Amino acid sequence: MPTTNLADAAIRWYDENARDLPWREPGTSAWAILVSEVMLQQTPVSRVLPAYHAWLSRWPVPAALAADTPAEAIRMWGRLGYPRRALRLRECAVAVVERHGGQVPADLDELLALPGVGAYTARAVAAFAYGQRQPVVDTNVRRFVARASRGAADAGPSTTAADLVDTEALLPAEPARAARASAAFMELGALVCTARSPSCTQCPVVEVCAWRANGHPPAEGPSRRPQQYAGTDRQVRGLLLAVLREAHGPVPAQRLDLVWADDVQRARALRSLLDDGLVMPFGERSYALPAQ
DNA sequence: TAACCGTGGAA
DNA sequence: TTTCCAAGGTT
Repeated sequence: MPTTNLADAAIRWYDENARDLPWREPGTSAWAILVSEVMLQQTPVSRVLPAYHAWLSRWPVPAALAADTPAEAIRMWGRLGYPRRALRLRECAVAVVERHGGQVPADLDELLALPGVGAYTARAVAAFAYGQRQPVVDTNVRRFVARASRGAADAGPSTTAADLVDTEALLPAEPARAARASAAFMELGALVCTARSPSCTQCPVVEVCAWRANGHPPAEGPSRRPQQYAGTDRQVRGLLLAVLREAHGPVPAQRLDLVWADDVQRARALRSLLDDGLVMPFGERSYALPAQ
């Protein structure tokens, strides 16, 4: 049966080739795995590594983070990007303390109900921290499944329900082995079945790969256009927050005015940071990271 | 559903 | 230099 071969081959490859990442060490807590998963949302492993160690050194359990301020979470987040994740991760810690006695829940629906935890992260924690049989579908797995199983060049627009069904069909029956298969699919997507130049000659499933069987057809349809950054509100938000992150206390509005010349856009960006709860007004004309 | 939300490194 | 993209989530 091809699907069984695919998972088995992936696991055998993973046993020999998996990167030695700290959140994969035996005995890693569910909290540490959750922290790693949130940090890894759209941020490369190499940049997550130091932040992961610093974060868990300071907040080794959810209750520790829940007791600290949002400002400190934002500061510790540093330049990982998408700083709303820092805010949500702290809110998540608060929820874990309030709803689950300080223990990261193992139940999928309880995980999904946590702030900043979506379809991918919830199943990643269920599988990697608790050994459950869950389809863990990230961008690597979507690409790997699209190629190896469906024979397409890429995964196309996200279709969460179908992605879950397609991936689940590839998982071995035994839960712990299914979790290992999920890790193997992710690692294959990250190291071998890459977006730009897949290394098919090094791929352990090349003989059962539908994309290869089809003769490596190119991607169909319009490629999603890359996200803009330069000149967008996101860039201005980043500049504003960087000033506040590096400041020790409240920052006068005059200092924020220096980061971007366009008054309208700068005001709009600041407004959105305030709306997000990443920044708070302080006094008459100053701003600070949220103290609570 | 599609747009929005940071940042940095590699090709 | 520009472009692409990296373990997504939320609205």
